Amino acid sequence: MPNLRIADLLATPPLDATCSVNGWVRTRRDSKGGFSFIEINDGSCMANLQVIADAGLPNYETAVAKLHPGSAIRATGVLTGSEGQEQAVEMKAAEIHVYGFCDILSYPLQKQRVSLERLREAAHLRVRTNTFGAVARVRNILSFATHRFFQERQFLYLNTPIITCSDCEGAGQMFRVSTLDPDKPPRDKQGNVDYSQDFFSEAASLTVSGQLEAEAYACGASRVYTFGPTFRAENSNTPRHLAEFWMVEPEVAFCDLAGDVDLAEEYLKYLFKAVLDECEEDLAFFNKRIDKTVIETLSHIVDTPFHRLPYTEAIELLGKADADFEFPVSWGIDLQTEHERYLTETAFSQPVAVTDYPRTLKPFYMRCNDDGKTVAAMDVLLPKIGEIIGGSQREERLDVLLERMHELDMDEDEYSWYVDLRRFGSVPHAGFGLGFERVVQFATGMANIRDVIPFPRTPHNARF
RNA sequence: UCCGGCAUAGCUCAGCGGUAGAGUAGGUGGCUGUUAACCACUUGGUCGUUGGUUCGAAUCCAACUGCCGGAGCCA
Repeated sequence: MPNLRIADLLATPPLDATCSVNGWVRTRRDSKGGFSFIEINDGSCMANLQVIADAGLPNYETAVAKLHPGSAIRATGVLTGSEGQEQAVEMKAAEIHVYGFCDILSYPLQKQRVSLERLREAAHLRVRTNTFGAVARVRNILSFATHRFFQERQFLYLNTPIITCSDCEGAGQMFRVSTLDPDKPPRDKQGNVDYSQDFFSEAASLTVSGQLEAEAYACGASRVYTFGPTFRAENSNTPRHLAEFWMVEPEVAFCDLAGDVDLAEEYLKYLFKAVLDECEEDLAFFNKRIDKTVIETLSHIVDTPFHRLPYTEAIELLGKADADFEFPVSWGIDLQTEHERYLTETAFSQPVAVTDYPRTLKPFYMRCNDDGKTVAAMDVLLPKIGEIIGGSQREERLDVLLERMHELDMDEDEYSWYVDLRRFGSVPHAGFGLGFERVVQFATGMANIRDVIPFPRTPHNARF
């Protein structure tokens, strides 16, 4: 007798066949007509399976009547058409096996609505709710679509190190990795902590980006991408930031900035199309309960070309804008949230790729443009959540790169291996980084990034 | 980190100086191919923590902790 996933069972119901279904009870409604309705969910899809448990079952009084939301059971029986209006098929149970009861008084998930904030405190159980089950499935589809997109284009999947001694200049505060005694670390003659005695013989941290290593592999394997965890010790307390998040970073040799923007656009559209095509039921739920515009927004993005806009033109446009900005606009400023939202929501209502930022705003590795003032950078901005992709063409000219590093007073020795890439067969190359959770946020309409990663890490919170 | 708000029953919230409330969940009984089931009764709380003001504090004040919204930093 087959064990069936509820998703498969509902997709092609094997009517009048006997089968088993495992899952967790969502609700039980008793009928004194001599049976109970039990709805079970196994996480395979949004829908529950309604199981009819007759009072004649040998364990009806001892077990079935004590089932509450959260209990884990196996129901075995015959699938039939349902007499009720809310579901097409249901199971007439011949046997209900209880794997584990659930004490409803202490169970955090209630039958009535539980707030997203409360569910964050029960992150180990929240996947059992409609919302978080759907988020988990959409996230899974987006992960798989990411690999499919790059694999179909002959990109090499690259695993870059989590522990690193280089800091990808300017990407953010880093978490220190050390085995030294935190209470009394060894000191050098100046009184500073002596990391030469540490595990790696130098100060090590969790990575803030795999980009530099990805560049190394791109300069040999031609097209690579990373997809892994990234760590930022910034004290950022917003619905768009995590201390630990997942980043997708493609890096392409023989590619310029225009090719980089094209790749970003193609990739984002591929992701959103995958969700629209493969998560219909979950998306309908988000569209109804979370954000009534999410399907429309995703469809619009899939069908609309991204707007490409050089920074200098963006500044001119914002300067002429009929809007009351808190931060005044002038050439050289970094775009603020309000400016980004104006561009994506008011000026264009479509994704905008802003290119060629002032060099003073951007890190050392971005390629200097001929105007001497800007670099070949690009940020892809989406309505509502802002920057989702940041990328650039990399500086492949040895002399220009070194000059830039000196300008920023960087330690050349520390980056010698990175500079080597410009010594030994340097090529034009470009890449970008995409915040994976922000894509999940955008695709689901979830307002808080803490609700699109199973166990969020944020300032003051590394529970679970 | 800055600005603002919030913290009361398992959950969602009301009460805003004078003995702690509702809905819902749980329990008991009734009724029913039900589906946010329904009807009656009922269990359940040191009002986030610490200090202060007051005859008296859930209520006013301060600090702390956590959460939420906005901003900065960024993906």
